[in-house]
Amino acid sequence: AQTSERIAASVNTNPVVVRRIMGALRNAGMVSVQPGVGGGATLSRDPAGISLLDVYRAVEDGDELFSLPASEPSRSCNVGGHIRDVLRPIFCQAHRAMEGVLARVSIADVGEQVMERAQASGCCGADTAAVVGAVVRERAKA
Amino acid sequence: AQTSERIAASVNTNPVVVRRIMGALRNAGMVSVQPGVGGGATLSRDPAGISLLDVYRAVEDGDELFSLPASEPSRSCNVGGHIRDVLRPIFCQAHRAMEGVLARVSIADVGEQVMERAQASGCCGADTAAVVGAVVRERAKA
DNA sequence: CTATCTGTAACCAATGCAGTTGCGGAGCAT
DNA sequence: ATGCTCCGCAACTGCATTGGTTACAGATAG
Repeated sequence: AQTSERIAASVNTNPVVVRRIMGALRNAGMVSVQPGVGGGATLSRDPAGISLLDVYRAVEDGDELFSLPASEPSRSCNVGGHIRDVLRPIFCQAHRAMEGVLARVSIADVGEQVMERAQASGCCGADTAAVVGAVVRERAKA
Repeated sequence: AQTSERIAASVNTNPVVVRRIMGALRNAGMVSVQPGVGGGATLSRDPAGISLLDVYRAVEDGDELFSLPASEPSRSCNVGGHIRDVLRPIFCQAHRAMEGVLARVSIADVGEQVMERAQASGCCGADTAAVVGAVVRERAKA
């Protein structure tokens, strides 16, 4: 069980930010959180059964990788009127391709690789998921 | 040759925004732009030889799909200290998977599909590229 | 009952981006 | 040459997003 404060220190951020992420992970049923003394977050499922895609999906805002302009383009132009319908399936496919890669890596895999690099074995797998969530959350641009 | 004003009207945006995108496309050697009366943008290469990936790369800011926290995480925690090195190659792979899909679709393909949907055939392929650039540029979140 | 931790709301500051305006310059037409 | 059209670029604005921070209520163990 790791407290939000410890995890926050690990990635140089604020405990509240970590708690926000943990909330999403908790809603997705990946971690269970305990208030009170000695509380904190723990993985509630087998880390081998949680993929990066699961974390990604739990943490993302639910919007598309590429956003088509919401505003209805002009009907006067043939291109503007149909381009979105043409592009959307292509973008969806690209998005799924990316998710496919994420789906093939589990939290256990990540934890294992981290352990290889760190000679010490002091860290349990629980915070690995948390940190992964925090890092994934750090989305960039497009 | 399409003027920035016409293209802007087609996607409900501002001419200057279109010109900014055109500048990127021009730097990448995909379109040539003519000032003056009857000027505008034209594809300078075969649309079948320009992929969505080319447009995407020309237009994007050059940053990663997933951004790892720039700040050096704590060395005190084994996870925080190594998580980035573990995650980076995975994210790169995911990014490339997405780009792979984009690479398989050409401007000519999307132009063709647009024409299928629009009964009319009045639009040339030039603005197709422009609109694609504009739309791709509309990146959302992650 | 107290100390510890989470959950959540509210707020602030920084950031980024589309949109806009205002030039200067380039090319075509007359 | 003159004027019209159109791009290039710089500067500014306004809006939205987001991480960080503070504050406080609720839950839990000792």
